[in-house]
Amino acid sequence: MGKEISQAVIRRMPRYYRYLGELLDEGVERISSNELSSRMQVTASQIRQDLNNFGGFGQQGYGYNVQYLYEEIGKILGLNEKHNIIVIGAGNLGQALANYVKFEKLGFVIIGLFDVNPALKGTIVRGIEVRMLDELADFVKNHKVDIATLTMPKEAADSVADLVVSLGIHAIWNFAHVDLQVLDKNVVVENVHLSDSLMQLSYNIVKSK
Amino acid sequence: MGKEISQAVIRRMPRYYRYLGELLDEGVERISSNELSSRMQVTASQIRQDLNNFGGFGQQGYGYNVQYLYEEIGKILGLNEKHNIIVIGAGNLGQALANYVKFEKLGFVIIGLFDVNPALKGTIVRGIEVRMLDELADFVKNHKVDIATLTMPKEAADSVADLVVSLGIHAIWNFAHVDLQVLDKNVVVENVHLSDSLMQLSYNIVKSK
DNA sequence: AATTTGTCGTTAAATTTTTGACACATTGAC
DNA sequence: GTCAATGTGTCAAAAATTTAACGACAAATT
Repeated sequence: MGKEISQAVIRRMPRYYRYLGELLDEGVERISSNELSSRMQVTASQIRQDLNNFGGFGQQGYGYNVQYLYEEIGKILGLNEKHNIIVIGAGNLGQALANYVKFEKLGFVIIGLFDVNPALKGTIVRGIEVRMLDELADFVKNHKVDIATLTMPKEAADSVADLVVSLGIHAIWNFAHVDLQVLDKNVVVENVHLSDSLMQLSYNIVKSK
Repeated sequence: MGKEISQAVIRRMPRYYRYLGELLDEGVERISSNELSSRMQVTASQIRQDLNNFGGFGQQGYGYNVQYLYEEIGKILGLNEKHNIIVIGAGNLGQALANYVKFEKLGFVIIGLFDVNPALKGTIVRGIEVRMLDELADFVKNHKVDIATLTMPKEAADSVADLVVSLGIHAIWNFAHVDLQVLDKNVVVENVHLSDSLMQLSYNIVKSK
């Protein structure tokens, strides 16, 4: 295994991908680290250094080929493969995520929606039927599930996390406001803590006054 | 003005706040950096250093008083004041946010919901009526609005951002998948890029294989 | 063909962030 | 009241991250 790439770098990669995509849409064929630097408001040095963690995608005197770099970053981020997602917690947030079309363009396809509330059973959200959580084991046997999204209240999150891990799902996109206690080191967890984000905003509001 | 506190520290504060809140619920009266350290999986040194950026909240030989520290961090994060929020873009995500009760416990109250789609006009979400975007100027005159949440497609985000800034709103919680071009340096922007989060997860999935 | 310009990949320096160490204030046991 | 144990605040060291510098080479120009 090569040297570990820091999370600081990883956090920046989706942003590069986004900007490269925009350049592609604009029909730009090539771009230098300097030009990209001024668009993105980061140093050119950082761009070159970040990209070089993964390989030499550019060429001296030319710059980077937009199309090629876009595809390569896509591969780095795993976007060349399709990812099947289930959402557990079919409340407002869960349904909103299920309705979010943009994810599919990136290869993330929501294939299942689960809840414990019987009142939701059978509800259809963008063609996806809400199933009861106790049907999950069966579902996982018959479908390839790559990512489990957790949008239930925090009290239930840990036990649901245990459940999905026990069913062999190795990636969790966690919206519940807790740090999941997942022991299995092969399981990757990505947190989206909206409250934390709001609090950061609030801090910056106070500070700016 | 005192020395600037790094964003790395700020990002950790909401997490401290959350853990302190849990301790409070558990009835724990005091806690040492060491004990908190093992709960939170960060070094005790970092906890002490982080907190000391804002003042000496602890006491040698005693530790930190949970209640007091909780309140102090709350103040740092601006949670002692109520923040009125409007959501622009009353689609699935906007409605999900409006329905999210937890924010109110932190002092964030959603008081308005706006869209450009006439079909949504008058829809009631948790007691909040969806208004048309052209009513926003009037609304802002009659209500104190602290934060504008942007959940519309990225194409529209920049012009809406310009609008809210022109109406005197100084904080934006941005869910649109763009980096907003806000020139006014007094305006604070906090981004929630769900796609970026998914891509980070995807990267870690590929890496872990 | 020779020269100049542009720009990457990479090494080095600067800066920031995190961790470790310890003096000393407070606590709690006896 | 004495004294070992606890545990902060702070300073210093170590590690990580970011920025700058530069050699090398491609492309453009003369």
